[in-house]
Amino acid sequence: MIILAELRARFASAIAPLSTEVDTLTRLVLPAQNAQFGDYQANCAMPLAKQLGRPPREVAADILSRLDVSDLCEPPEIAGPGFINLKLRTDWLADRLLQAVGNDRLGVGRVELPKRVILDYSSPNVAKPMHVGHLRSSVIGAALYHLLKFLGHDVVGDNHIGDWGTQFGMILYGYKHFLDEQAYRENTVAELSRLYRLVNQLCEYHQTIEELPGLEWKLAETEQAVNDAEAETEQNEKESKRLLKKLQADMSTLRNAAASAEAKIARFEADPDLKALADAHPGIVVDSRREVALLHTGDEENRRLWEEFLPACNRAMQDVYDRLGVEFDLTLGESFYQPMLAEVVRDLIERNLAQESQGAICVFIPGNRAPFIVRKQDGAYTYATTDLATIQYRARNMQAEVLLYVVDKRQSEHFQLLFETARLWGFDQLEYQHVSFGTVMGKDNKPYKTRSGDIVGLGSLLDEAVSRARGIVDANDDAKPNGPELDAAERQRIAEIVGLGSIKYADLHHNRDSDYVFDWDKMISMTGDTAAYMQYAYARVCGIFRKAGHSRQEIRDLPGQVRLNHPAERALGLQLARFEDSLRNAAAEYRPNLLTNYLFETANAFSTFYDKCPVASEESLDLRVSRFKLCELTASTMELGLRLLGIQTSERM
RNA sequence: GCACCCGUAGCUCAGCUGGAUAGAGCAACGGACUUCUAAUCCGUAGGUCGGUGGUUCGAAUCCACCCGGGUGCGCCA
Repeated sequence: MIILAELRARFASAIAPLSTEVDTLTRLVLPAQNAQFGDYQANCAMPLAKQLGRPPREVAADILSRLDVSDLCEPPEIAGPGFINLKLRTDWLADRLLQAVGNDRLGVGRVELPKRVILDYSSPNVAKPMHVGHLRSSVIGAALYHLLKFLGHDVVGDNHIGDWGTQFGMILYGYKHFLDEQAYRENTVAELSRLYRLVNQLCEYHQTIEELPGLEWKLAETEQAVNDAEAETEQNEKESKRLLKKLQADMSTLRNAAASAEAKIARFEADPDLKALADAHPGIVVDSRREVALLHTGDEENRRLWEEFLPACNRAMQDVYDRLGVEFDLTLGESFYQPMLAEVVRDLIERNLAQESQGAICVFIPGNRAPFIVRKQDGAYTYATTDLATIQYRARNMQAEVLLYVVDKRQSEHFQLLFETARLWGFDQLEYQHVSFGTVMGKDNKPYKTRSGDIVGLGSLLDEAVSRARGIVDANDDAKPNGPELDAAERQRIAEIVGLGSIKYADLHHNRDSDYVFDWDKMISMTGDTAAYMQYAYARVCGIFRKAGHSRQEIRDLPGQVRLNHPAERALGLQLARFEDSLRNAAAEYRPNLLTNYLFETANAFSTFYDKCPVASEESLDLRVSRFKLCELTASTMELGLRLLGIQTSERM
């Protein structure tokens, strides 16, 4: 049921005779900010009054005289400077809730205009270990996938994996020089991953050594500049102070960079075996790059190895997805688009969109200084080229209407250029959206890493979540008034659900654009706004049914009405009735946190209800049935809402 | 130098296209388990929404400037 849209429609016809900007005005019909003002409020009388040059309260009265909401609302009231406060009729609300109980979509409709949406999420680099960043893209992407699909869109989930990039150069180099054959036979992926890390480490070492002198030179230069500027600061106050500050900031950045480069080198050289390897492979950076180039130009050996590596890598990736419950309809990686790249560049040139610049082929977008490079000097294509080919493919072969990219916000400039180029290229009928998200930070407010500075692997992250959740499940079950109810296997099953749910919920409940601090203690906590809280609310509802000896289906089928006399009942009922509004809001802006907020409020409303209103022990049959039905709708709403977020529930906890 | 983002309670964060007294969770304090799981509930305290100006009936929200923090601008993806 869509309450908001219904109210807006009613207001639209009331406002139409007074203004031409009906849409803008009806959008000012909103859920009440404060329960004391009712359930909904319309703020449209004030701006309309300005347009008409009449007193706002008089305009409000005018709107009310044309407004017909008597079937769903109590008589509206005008308050303050011209707010119109609306309170839903409790009998209307109760009737709607009764219809939602037992409806398999809980009364949620489908969108009027379904769109073909290609949702691009997760997109890890094959053969590189997955980390928290991939978690965000996967979790947010999966949530949007379920949500949009549930609302009736035609959604295709596509994992645009990086299976053609630089990391394969490193792996190929590693395979040719450092392979442990036995390890490769026993656990291919682990060995490839070791090779990647090893070569990457060696490359970074050489690169750091190479960069350090330049860094130090630049630092010395900046230090000198700071000294000079300090001497001059007294004259010419404002401008030179600004300059000085800037220089000091630069200096501090350079100092940190130089220090961390030195530390990196020292750490590396502390390991004599690594140092020996590095000395034995001085050209490793260039040589790894050549291995990729060979792969790209069709070298037989490298192509064969690539084909040998890939299945194992994909299987390892799939294990993580299975565990997370993340699914895709397609996995079309970068390699899939390789055959199309030459044609893409040729076409861009033919249409005068791309031109040569310093040997590279670039698209220059007016208003953007940075060129969008589609072919490098050395003739290699870039991810820009691949992304354009992907858009072309999705538009032509997949009938895409909406393209969503769930990708780190640091790539926003890339997407801006990409979308602009695609539009100029002729794909201007599509809707493009970079569904960006912020960085996962550690407690030190820097990107989340282990203490030694390594990226945290996804597998160990999930293991830790489950083991922490197990502690909570054990503690709770042990503390039950009538003794423990769960055996070890059941506890473990619940710990998986709570642990994985917690990690996903923590991610989803932040505004996706914000960076957020990864904090185990908050995520898997006994209290507060966590997955566990919602899962617990769900388990408590199920407990009521179980103890009363009713199945969910029996409760749906019970003859009877929904009553909302107690404030806690009405608050819960209103909250449940807003489910579809919340789904639509979340989908409209691709913001799962709007749905987590809703579910938290729902769990909250239920917990209050649970505290104040006996269900199974309620003496009045009429009331007991009503409360059973409210409980059933709560359970279904929580279950479905969480499921759309990719979070599971358990009937017992 | 260019571009983008952020600054809200002690901490972590919400705040939808400008709306009434700025909200949650944690932490603090005080209450509530003989009654459906206290992973809960009820209450108290805590904020010049970074600063200054402007736009207007009305600004955390829009605009300008300033202060402070971050990120991107590598022919890496």
